[in-house]
Amino acid sequence: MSAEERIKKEIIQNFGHAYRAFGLNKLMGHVVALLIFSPEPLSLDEISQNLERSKGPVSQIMKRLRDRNLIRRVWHPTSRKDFYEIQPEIFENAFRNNFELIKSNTRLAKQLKATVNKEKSDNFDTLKLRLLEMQKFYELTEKHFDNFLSEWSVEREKIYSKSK
Amino acid sequence: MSAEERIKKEIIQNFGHAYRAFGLNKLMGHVVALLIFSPEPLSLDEISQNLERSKGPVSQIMKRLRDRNLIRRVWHPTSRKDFYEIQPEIFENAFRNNFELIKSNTRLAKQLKATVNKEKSDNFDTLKLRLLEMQKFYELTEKHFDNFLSEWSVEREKIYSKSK
DNA sequence: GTAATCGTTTGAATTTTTTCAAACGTTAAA
DNA sequence: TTTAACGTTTGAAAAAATTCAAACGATTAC
Repeated sequence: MSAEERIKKEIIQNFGHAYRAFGLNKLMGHVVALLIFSPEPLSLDEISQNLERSKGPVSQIMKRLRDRNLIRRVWHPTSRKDFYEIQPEIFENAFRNNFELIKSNTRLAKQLKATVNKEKSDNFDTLKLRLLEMQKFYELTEKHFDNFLSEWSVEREKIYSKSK
Repeated sequence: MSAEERIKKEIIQNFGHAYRAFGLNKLMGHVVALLIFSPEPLSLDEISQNLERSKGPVSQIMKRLRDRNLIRRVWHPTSRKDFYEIQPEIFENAFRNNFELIKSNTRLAKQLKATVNKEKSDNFDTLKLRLLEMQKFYELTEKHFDNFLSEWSVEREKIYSKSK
């Protein structure tokens, strides 16, 4: 096996683990790594072949990746096949996906707090305070996420303008 | 079922889903919610009983939660049992756990970039740039995480000093 | 209009994760 | 020293997620 192939395999494996750690499907990570690695868009067949999976699950994974804005479809004028490539803003988009989870936690905390506050019972004192803390925590998180994203767009621009 | 119990059940379910979305065991979320809800520390038996699980899996989950600094053990002078309560800094600690994942991604990007840069081949141009982007992205993330955590400790102090 | 080439869907098979009950070991009481 | 009360470990059972091969439907080529 060539050095290239070794590195490629390693990256693919690593991405699989990383995706897994974040609660996503390992195969999603593999596909993302493969596409990051590839200078050209790849077809469904090429991807299945490369990762040694059948078309079925790969097709499903491609849908999930598209839903998350991590990849996108492109078309060759000469071919009837779909081709896929990485979304240029993949890291930012992955981050946004997690951001959505954070936001849903904020909403959850607020909603729970509202429900609990309606109750007369004193038993909820500990909980009320905790839910307030939770809400504040996630609100602060959201603020910093926003800051991060605007700073990142500047940073990213720098990387790619240099490389031209 | 009383209003209290209803709310409690709902919170427990919600936490289960949230934990799941982040790639953790649902039962971990349930235990955390139960302990957040509880004004008093709970024993292993009480937790198993409350969540209708046997001691075995709960014992294992408690270990995982302790490893992640989300709960802690306390002892009653009068009882031989272990009791558990939420770590006061649970949100911060959960955040730190994710932070560790981010850091491992930074390390991964750096390491991959180093490996790839050693290669003479031109085939890696796309990949090199991507890995640079990835490294920068995660470095910026780390910076903002740090900012967040220091700001949060101030914010949290405010919440709990007010409540006294 | 028919055949060929796609991507997607589906139900079954496999693999992995979760869960349990029982056995085990340890500590404290009797 | 024995017994009782714990928490943890373990191997098997149950549940859930992943994966596949085949069927399907839609679109393009002939």
